[in-house]
Amino acid sequence: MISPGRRLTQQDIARIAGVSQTTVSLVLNNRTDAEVRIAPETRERVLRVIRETGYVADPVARRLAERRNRILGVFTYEAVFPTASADFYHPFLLGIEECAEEMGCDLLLFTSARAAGERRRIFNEDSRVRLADGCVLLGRAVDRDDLARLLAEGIPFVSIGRRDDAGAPVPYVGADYSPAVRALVDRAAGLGHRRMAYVGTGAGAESPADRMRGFREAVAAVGARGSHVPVIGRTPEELLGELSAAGVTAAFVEEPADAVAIMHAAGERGLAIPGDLSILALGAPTRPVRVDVDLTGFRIPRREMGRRAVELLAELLENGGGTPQELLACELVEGSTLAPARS
Amino acid sequence: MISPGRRLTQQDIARIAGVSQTTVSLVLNNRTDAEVRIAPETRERVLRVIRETGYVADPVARRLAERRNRILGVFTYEAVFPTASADFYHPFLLGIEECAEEMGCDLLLFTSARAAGERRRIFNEDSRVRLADGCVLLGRAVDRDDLARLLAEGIPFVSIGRRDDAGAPVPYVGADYSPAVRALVDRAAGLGHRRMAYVGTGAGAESPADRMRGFREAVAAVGARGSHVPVIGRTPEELLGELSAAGVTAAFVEEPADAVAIMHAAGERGLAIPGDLSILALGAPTRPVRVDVDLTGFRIPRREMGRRAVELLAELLENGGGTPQELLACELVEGSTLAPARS
DNA sequence: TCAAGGTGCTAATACGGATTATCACCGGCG
DNA sequence: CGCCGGTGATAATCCGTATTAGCACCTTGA
Repeated sequence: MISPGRRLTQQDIARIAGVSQTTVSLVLNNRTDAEVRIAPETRERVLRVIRETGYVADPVARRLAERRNRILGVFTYEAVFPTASADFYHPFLLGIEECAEEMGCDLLLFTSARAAGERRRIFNEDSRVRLADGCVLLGRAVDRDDLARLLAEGIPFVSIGRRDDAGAPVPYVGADYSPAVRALVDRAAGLGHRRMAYVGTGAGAESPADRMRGFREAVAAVGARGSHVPVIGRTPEELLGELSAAGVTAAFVEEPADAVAIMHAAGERGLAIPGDLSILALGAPTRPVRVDVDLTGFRIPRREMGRRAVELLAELLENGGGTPQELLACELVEGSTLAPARS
Repeated sequence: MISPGRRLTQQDIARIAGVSQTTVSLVLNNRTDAEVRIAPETRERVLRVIRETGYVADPVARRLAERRNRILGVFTYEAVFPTASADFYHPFLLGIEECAEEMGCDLLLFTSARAAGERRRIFNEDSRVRLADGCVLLGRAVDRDDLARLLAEGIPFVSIGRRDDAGAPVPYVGADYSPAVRALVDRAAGLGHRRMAYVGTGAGAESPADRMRGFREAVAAVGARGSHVPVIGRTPEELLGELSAAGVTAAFVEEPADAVAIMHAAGERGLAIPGDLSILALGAPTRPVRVDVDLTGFRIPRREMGRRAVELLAELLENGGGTPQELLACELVEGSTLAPARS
């Protein structure tokens, strides 16, 4: 059947079929241009040899010559299959894989990208980003130098998550947080809430900033009072205390894990949720938590974002130009943690 | 900074530094053999240009020339990031990724491998397996023709899960099911159980066969009576009925999802688990289930298997020869579904 | 003064496939 | 007979890097 030693090349096929390597390549790529003519019988003979030997073109050589290889890179700043954030990344990857599969592309996970320190970097000593035709970036905190360099080097990529800090427009697919948060605030206002708080960082990366912006705008629009309760370095009990002290009746919590923690704290203090305090969760947990209640909030369309990123990347590779930027709508989730405000 | 148009090549670096492409390559690869000599100042000059331009070698060309590229393929017969079997595959992938990361390898997921029909095949019309240095196979039902062809073509690979049906020895890392099942049977026998049953297919692939073998041997060794209750096309209620009718006091269930279903059926019938019937689970769920009890059974060392597969693959790539075959021990899990037999 | 030996670098080539330019051949027509 | 156009194939080149063989230059020693 197949010689176990060296693998077959077009040259071998050519020799067996009694033609030139060029002819094999032409037949293989099914070239039928006016410029290129292969006699049907020759074509058939070559195809037969290919079939009999089971020859397949070396994708590497192909890539070198063709300058494309139908490989899409996936770069994540954290490990792709971690135990901790698995639940958060999984839907994105699911969408990415689905779409890549439909397009007949393979996925290259840049697991080798660990630099000297702890964190992964896209451009480490021997960066391998260029192995892929283009790549999808995943991870909430994308290094801005990496981003700038990707742009500068003209590497086709699409970021999952909005980015704006690279000194030039970045192609992305993001979640449209602002309107989603606004919708939640509107709903709370409709239920009589007048004192609301944004619990979370509200800054640092684009996504918290977007949520915070949506919150501020909406609170202003409905004429309610909105405060900001930072979480860094505070215990759930302290957060809860702060909320109570400020007379807040609806807390918009950036991170569901924090929302859950606050709810537990409330339970221990004898506070009813949502009777005494409504809790709105702004997204999906990025830390592992056991969520045993139906949090009212919204769903980040993670799977769709993954799919769309790959689609946009494909378009980028096909047509070249442009900087696609899209925000996908978040779907509101009716939970059980929002109730009318105490009168 | 960097010209956005074409990417830099060693030729460009050479031109800028006023040396030959060869020299750039030598400097880049830090060659300091006796055969190769570069003046320190020349080396420094080249390195400076590389630093200033941010040049990185094209991994594709490198692979073509070097015949290796530090890419490990991962082939799965099912989608890698599915919702359904995610929980089953995840630990394997976690181990694979960890190990690849440590070795500085990237992971290529063959998502494009969908053939005409439904199922994935390794060798489809334009197989891309050869892009990677070698590959890891994942999935319970590996196509035996694919396996044979991998062997015939001399493609380095390691299967996760024992395989024996390819007409030649297959390199694998498997779970050592037989002794694990034997240990459970011994334990049940020690608690007075005399009528036991193996609930599952017990055949089809290697892993159920191994479990079944362990069961039969152990039952014979302890002088108990063991029967086989096939599950295909039967409801949990029917299975339970069959077990009761046969006077079975300890059921060894291949698939934890089935174990859970049987327990629910028992609950509805008023049977106590493990009071009236002990349930032993032989592995991890391959179907999504909500497991709300601590099943007595064993843990398949999935993460370790993933790691080990990559390690063995690396050795295979390094040294060439050999057909590594390893079985990793399963750890017994003390649960709450095994109790002394009713007297 | 000239071979010997060492030093520093480069030309040429391989890797496998895609593409461009060209070539040999044959029949028909002036 | 000789030119032309169409047909079927191929030689040559390119993609970007690694490696091998070897060349030019300089010292040193006899």
